[in-house]
Amino acid sequence: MGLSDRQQKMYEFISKFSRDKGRPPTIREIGSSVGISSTSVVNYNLNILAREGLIQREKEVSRGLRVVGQQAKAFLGEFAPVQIPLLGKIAAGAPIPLPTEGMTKWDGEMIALTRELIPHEEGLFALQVKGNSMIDALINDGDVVVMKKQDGAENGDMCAVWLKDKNETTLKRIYREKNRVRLQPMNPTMKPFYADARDVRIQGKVVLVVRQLQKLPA
Amino acid sequence: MGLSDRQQKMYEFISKFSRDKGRPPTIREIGSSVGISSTSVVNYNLNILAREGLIQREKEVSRGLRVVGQQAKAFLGEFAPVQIPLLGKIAAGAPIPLPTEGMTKWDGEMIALTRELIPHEEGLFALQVKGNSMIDALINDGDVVVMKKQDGAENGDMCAVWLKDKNETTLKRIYREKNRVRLQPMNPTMKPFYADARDVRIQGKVVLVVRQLQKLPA
DNA sequence: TTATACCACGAACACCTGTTCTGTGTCAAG
DNA sequence: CTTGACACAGAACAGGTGTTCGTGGTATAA
Repeated sequence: MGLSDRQQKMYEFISKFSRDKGRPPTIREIGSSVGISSTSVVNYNLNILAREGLIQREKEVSRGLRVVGQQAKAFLGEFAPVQIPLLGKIAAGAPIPLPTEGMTKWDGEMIALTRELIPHEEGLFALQVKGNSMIDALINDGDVVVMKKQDGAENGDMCAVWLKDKNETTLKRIYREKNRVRLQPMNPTMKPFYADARDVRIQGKVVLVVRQLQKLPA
Repeated sequence: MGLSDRQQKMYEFISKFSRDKGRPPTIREIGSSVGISSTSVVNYNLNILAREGLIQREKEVSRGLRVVGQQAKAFLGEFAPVQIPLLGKIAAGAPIPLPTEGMTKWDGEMIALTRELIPHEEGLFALQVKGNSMIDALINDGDVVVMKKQDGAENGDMCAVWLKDKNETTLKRIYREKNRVRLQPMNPTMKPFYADARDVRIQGKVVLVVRQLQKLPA
């Protein structure tokens, strides 16, 4: 069901007004902006906009309406940041902290990222890298690594792997080759490393790396 | 001038209410939330909040107030990401595109980041790195670099510098030493590089690096 | 003590605001 | 033509809402 010209104007006005003034308009403000003298007509069309899902109304409350729908999604969906638990620090030689199975809520530190980068937070967690041991993965001291928890990996995925025999964790691109695994450093100028398939355990896939060089003043 | 306990409660309530409901509260709604029976007392304290610059008031308008100021940014910042213009690609051997002086609006691509990472967008712009030429700065093909436009730099800042004699742009930590400049690669295992102070022109300071290894499905 | 801010309370008022009701005109289906 | 749905206008009303006024308590300085 399409919107009439008037309803579209109303919707645009409500959106713009709310954005500019920081509060929704009153019925009469809407009316005078689109050239409607009667409040009942505005009310009538507002109900239609609400029925179409473009706005939400709250009964008997002044300015009790808000824009939803596509534009709201752009605001609340695309713009509402994803919160990802920052589980701790990692360093070579230490196993990385993984989210436990029954963990539903993390009351520790969180990092916020836009949905443009991370559409949803399912199975994701973040770690802050300590030390220079991951330089060959182009990851520096202080970098934050966002990972997705998973056991397996596709060829070429950048993964956190636990090397049983060496007792250390590294971040490498992973390639299965027969019964061995090729671990390719992120840095293309560096040589790959080979390991027995039974000695590598994939802990998760690296999804995003954030390096904050400057804490900007507010 | 500090805020009284009551005023702080009021401010927090206004912020939360506005965020949750999509509209500012009325004087009476504020009053009942913080336990003030008289509207005049709320009005009185609202004027103080306005005087302190924490909120803006509009006279004789229902719900005519809105949160502003630095603290408001921290509150709204959780939901309102910073939009930074993605000016283009950079590669070694090419000058990087800089924001022009008169540029007020950029209608090209933008990247969104949370205010947790970037408090405000002033003077900031982003570039996507093309090729492997910045490997020694721990920056890979496809990485997005957020920079702050500026001519000078503090010692140790990670900067984009234009080397006149070599005709190329690099990202290095910069240290002034008498009449020469030490350009230190981000990678601590690599040797620094020295240049004549007259040959280096600082284009901007690197603030943030984002590497997206996986485009996650929505 | 008095004076003066500051902070608070309650009441009253005028206007704002959403709701509802009656009425009018148009247009297509019956 | 009649009917009904739809879109609109105007008026009236009850309650919401910002503002203002008078009052009083409490601290601090003169």
